[in-house]
Amino acid sequence: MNEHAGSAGRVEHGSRDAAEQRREQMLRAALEVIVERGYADTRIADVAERSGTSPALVIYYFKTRDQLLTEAIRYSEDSWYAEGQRRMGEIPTAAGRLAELVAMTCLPDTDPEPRSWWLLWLDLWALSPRNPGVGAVRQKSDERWRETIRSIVLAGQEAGEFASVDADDFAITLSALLDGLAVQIALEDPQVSPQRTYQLAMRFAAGQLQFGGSGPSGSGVSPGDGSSPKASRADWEPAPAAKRARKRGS
Amino acid sequence: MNEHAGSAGRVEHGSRDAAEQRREQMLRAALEVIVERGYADTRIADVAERSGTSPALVIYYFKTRDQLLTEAIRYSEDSWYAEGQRRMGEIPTAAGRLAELVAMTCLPDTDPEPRSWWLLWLDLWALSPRNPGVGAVRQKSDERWRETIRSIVLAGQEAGEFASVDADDFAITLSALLDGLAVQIALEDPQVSPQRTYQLAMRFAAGQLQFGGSGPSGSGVSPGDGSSPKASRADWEPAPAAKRARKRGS
DNA sequence: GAAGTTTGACTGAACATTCAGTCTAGAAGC
DNA sequence: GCTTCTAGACTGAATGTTCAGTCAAACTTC
Repeated sequence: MNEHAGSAGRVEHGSRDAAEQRREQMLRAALEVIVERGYADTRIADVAERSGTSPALVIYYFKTRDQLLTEAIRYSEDSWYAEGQRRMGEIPTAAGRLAELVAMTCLPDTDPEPRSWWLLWLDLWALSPRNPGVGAVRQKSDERWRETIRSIVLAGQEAGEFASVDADDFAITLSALLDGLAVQIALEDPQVSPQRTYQLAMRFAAGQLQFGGSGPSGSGVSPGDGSSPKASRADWEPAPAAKRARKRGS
Repeated sequence: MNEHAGSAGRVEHGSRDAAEQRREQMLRAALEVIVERGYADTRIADVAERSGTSPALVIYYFKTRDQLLTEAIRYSEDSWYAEGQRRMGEIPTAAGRLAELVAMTCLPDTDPEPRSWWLLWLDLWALSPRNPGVGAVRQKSDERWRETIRSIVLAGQEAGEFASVDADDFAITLSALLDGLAVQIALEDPQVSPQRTYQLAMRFAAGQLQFGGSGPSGSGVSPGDGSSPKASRADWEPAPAAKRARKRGS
C-alpha cells in the first residue's frame, strides 16, 4: 500500500489539485461537525457524509480519525491567524489594531463567527492535556497570539500612543482576559453579552496603556480620582475603527 | 469471590449510610478518572474498578453513565464552592479575602490542587454547549463565583478599603481574567507560571480597587503619570495572607 | 498515437473492538 | 420471605479501520 499519502511525494497525477481540494473539503467538513457535535462526538461517517464521500476515503486521506481532527483544528487555527494578520496590516495606529483584535474575538459580526471559533477552542483546551498533537497546536497558537499583542504594544509605545507598561505582562494578562471573556461568549452567558465583553476588554486595555480616554489627561480612565468610573470611561462604541456592519456571506 | 475488594473494607449491606457512602466513593472515583482520562474517555468500567466494584453496580446507583459523570461534576463543584466559602469566612478584610480567592485559583499549594480542578473545568466548558445538564451546572457555578467576587468588592467599598468601581463590571472582568489564567495553569504553559498568574491577577485587582499599592495616593497603580508601572506596583508576594508554604506540584 | 503499464483515487463490504446497559442468580439484612 | 444490594456473563449497537479490488488518468514504449 501507499504509505506517505499526503506528504511531499511526487503527486503529479491528473488531479493533484483535486486531491488537495478534496482534503480541504474534508477538513472544512470536519470543522463544521466538530463545532456542531463536539470533538468527541465527531464520527468519520459524519465527515464523510458532509463531504459527499465514504468513510473509507476519509481514512484514505487521513490515516486515522485523530489525524483528521487534529489537522482540521490546525487548519482552522492557521486560517484564523492569517485573517488576523491581514486585518492588522490594514490598520495604521496601534490603538486601532488593538481594538480590531479585541473586536475579532468578541463581536459577532466578523467574518468567521467568533462563537463557532471559540466553541472549537473549548474543545481544543479540553483535549490539550491528553493529546500531544492538539497540545502543540494550542501552545504555538497561544504564543502567536501573545506575540501579536506584544508587538502591537511595543509599536504603540514606540509611536507614543501607549504608556510604558511591561509588554509581556500586558500580553499575558490581556490574552487571558480575552480567553476568559470568550468562554462566556461561547457559552452565551445571559449576563455577559458580546458588546459588554468588548467594552470591558477595551476599558482594561485603555486603562493600562492610557490611550483613547475621554480627556487627554491620564485621569480619563483611571478611577484614581475616586469618582465613579461610569463618568470617566471612553464609552467604547461597539464598532471600533472601521464601520464593521455587514457580514459577507461565506 | 472477588479478589479485588482490596482497599475498601467490608461494606455493610442494607445500611442507608453505607449506600450513601458508596455513592460518594463512586463519585470521587469518577472525578479521578475524569481528570486523568478526560470526560469523553471515562468508562463505567474504570470508575467501577477504581471503587472496587462492578460496572453493573455503578449503573445500579446511577442509572446512566451521563448521570454519573454529571453528578460527579456537580459534586466537585459544590465541594469547591463550600471550601471557598469556608476560607472566606476566616478572613476579616476584603482585600485578604480577594487575595485568598485569587490564590485558590492560581497557586498550587492549596488543598484541592487547582490544576486538577481546572482540568475538570476545561472539560466542563467543552461539554456545556451540547449537554444541558452540564451547562446548567456551569452557569450556576459562574454566577456563584461572580457573586462571591461582587460581595467582596461591595464589602470592601463599604469598609473603605476599595475604590468605588462598578462591582458587576469588576466581577465579570476579574472572573474572566482568572478563567483565562487558569487555562494557562491547567495546560502548564511554560511562559505562565502559577506565581506569575497570581501576581498579574492581584496587580489587576489592586489597580482597579486601589488597595495595597505602595503609595497611598491614587497614582500608586495607575500609570497615568507616564512613569513605568514597574516602579509602582505592590510586588505581590506569592504567598498572600497566610504563609501557605510548599508542597510543590505533586 | 495507439497499446500496454503504472499509479493514485476511490468504494463496498466486511472485520474487530469497545462499551453502555441488561439479565439472572445469589448474598446480606430485616 | 421480601427487599436491598452485588457481580459475572451477556447483548446489541456503534464505529474506527482494513482490504480486495475497480476505475481512470498519465506515463512509456513502440
